Amino acid sequence: MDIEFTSQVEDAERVEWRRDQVVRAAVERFAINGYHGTTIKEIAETAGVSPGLIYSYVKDKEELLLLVFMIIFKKYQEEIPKQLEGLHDPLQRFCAAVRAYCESVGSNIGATVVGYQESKSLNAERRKIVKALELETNELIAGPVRECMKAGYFRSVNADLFTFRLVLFAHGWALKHWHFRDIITLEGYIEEGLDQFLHALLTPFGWQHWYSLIGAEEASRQQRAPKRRADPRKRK
Amino acid sequence: MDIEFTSQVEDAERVEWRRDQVVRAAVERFAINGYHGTTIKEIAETAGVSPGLIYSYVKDKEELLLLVFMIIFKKYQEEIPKQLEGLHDPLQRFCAAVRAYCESVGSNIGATVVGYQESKSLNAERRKIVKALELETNELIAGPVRECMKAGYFRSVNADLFTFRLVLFAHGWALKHWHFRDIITLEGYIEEGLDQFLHALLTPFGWQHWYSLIGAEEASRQQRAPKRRADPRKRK
DNA sequence: GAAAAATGAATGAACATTCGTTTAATTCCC
DNA sequence: GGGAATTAAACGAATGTTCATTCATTTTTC
Repeated sequence: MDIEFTSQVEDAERVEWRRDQVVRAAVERFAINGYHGTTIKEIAETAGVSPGLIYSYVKDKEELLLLVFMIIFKKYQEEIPKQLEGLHDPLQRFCAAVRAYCESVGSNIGATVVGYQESKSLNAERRKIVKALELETNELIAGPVRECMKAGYFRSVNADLFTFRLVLFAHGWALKHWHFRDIITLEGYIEEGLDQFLHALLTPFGWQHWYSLIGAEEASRQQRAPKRRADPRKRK
Repeated sequence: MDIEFTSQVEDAERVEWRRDQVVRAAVERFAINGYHGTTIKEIAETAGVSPGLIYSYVKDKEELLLLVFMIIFKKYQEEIPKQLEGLHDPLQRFCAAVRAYCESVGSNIGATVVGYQESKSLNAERRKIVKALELETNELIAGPVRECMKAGYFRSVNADLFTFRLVLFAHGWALKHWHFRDIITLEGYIEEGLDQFLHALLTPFGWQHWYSLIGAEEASRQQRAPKRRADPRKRK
């Protein structure tokens, strides 16, 4: 899904970095005081520009917020497929997708939190855009989940609901970052979560397959999950 | 934790129902357009009173928001202990606590969503109050979780983190209600979630205990129970 | 008929947005 | 190459609107 933004400035390259500069500042402020608690003047100061300049690159304040949403979704859409590249095993794809989603959240904590808290601040049309992007992104996770069920690795549960729980788990890192950053790393958070999700769904057959993956990898690293591209054997 | 609110009106009983009336209207509006997207005038209209009246019962708009938070926490603090009453078995207490938490969310969807989205709209001091209440409430869940670990029913994981996941799961019902109300009931949501959480944590000993509970209860009602136990092999 | 409640028009502060002006960059001409 | 002319960007003070809040007045209660 592509959305168009118009700008008073012609030079495409300039538009891009100015927008980036301004949106970055906006995220920074929004994350602290929320959308409504932040003035354009503050954003301008943070970005080191004048308030007027912002309106050369963005239609209104709300569009700035929409751009924050776009950042997050773009990251998902890029990172998850990239991490799945070359992986054919459903179980590996599942793990990789969840990790990629969480890592994306982890590198955009401010934006994720803003996204959670400010969807009501968008007008109806823009909310619709965001909702569509959200569902589109969910599919990146739901795909591997369904593959795992089809292969018999996961017992059969409501895939939509389960996907939603995975997504919420990922967002959780951002939502409670203030609480957890002191007691656990993102890696730890991911692996503990994955471990629990796997325990929740793996069938005996799934476990068998899982151990074959682990074994194939490296017994030395008898972690809970295979790190990256592990077993190249194709199943199916 | 008790917070006091002062009012220009003396009669305590009247104060209570007026506040209730106004806060109810506030939740209704906040849930649609958010805190900042809602005017006092709208709230007054929804409640069927004048804008001025609101200020006889509430210091300012923000206090109205704080009252919304109080509603949610009060519900948790009342419902969860009530549902745990008389239960001594850790596993039963765990399930009951999770169910009670979810049910509380279910009967206050609007307020829960508002709580999630508007914490940034409170000033620092009020945010602190809310944060404290949140941790206090989490303990109602964390308690049974720790009991289950101590009893050997749950394998040992980070209890704080796990509690947080349970809480997030409960909030999830409110956060994505628009999406899930059509495809699943709250009961279904709770039981599917519980089932997965149990699979994730129960030890072989825990499963044994679980089946003894189920058996002792009524075999007829076994859909709540997982069909198959997970692989008992210890990992890690 | 006093006191308590409730009203809603008036007030004033906050803030998004505009736009006339300034500054910088680029082009053109000799 | 340099200086004038043109165009593009950026600035930031001024504008107008939107509310939260107040309070003089009216209505209700006892």
